[in-house]
Amino acid sequence: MKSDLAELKGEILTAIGHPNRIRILELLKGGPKCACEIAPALHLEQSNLSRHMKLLIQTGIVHNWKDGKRVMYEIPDKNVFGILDKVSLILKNMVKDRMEVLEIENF
Amino acid sequence: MKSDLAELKGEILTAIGHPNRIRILELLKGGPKCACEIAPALHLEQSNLSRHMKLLIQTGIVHNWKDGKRVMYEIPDKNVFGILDKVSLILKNMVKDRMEVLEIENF
DNA sequence: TGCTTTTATGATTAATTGTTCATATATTAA
DNA sequence: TTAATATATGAACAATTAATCATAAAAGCA
Repeated sequence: MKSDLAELKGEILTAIGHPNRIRILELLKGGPKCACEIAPALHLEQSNLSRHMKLLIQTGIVHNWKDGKRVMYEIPDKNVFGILDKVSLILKNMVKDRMEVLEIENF
Repeated sequence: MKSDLAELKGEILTAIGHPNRIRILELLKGGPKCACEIAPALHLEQSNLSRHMKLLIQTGIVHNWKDGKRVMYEIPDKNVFGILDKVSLILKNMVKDRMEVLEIENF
C-alpha cells in the first residue's frame, strides 16, 4: 500500500500513462463499455486487456460491474480526461515552441 | 522516436509519474533550481537525480541551462502543475467516495 | 445437459526502469 | 597549477512491467 502523497500521485499517473490504457480511457470517454467491445476496437488480446483493466480498477480510475456474462467498465471521475487534455496542451505547446525556433509563421 | 499520439501522451505521463520526479517538479514550482539544491532537499543521490533530470529534459518537461558550474532547471509549461492538481482532485474524490460508502458525514 | 461467449489468471519471457558505485568532465577558487 | 565543487555517465543489478499462451471460471443459450 502506498502511503506517501507523491507515491499515490505517481500511481495514478503511471496507471493512466500507458499507451494502451490511454486508448482504453479515451474509448471509455464515450460511456461504459464491456471488454468484448474494447478489445477488438483497440486490437488488444483479451488477456492483455484484462490485465490493463485490472490495474485501472485497482488504482480506482475505472469502476466495473457485471451485466450478464459481460463486465462493464466506466470512468467515474471525469478529471481523468482533464489530465489527458492537459497532456495534449503540453504536446501542442512543445510543437509551437519548435516552430518558433524554426521561425515558422504558418503552415 | 514515438510517433503515435497515445504513445506521446504516455511518455509525458510516465515521465511525470514517478514519485521522485513528482517531488522534483513540485520543488521546481517555486522557480528554477540547480541540482545541488534539489538533491539534498529531496535526499536523492546525485547520480540518481541527474538521471531523473535527464529524463525530464528529454521529454521536454524541464528546460536547463548552465550558470557557472551549476546547471539550472525549470519547468517552462505550467500545465504540468495543472496535471498534478487534477491528480490531487482525483485522489480527494476517491477518499470522499469511500467516506460516503462508510456513511461518514464529518470528521 | 453440453456448447458458446466472456472475462480472469497462472506461468513464462523479454524489455524497461530505478538505483548505486565508481569515474569522467567541466567550472571555479586557491 | 592543484584542489574543490557540480553534473553526467558507464557498468551492474534488482525489481517491475507488458505481453502471450494455455487454462479456468462464470453466465447464458441450444
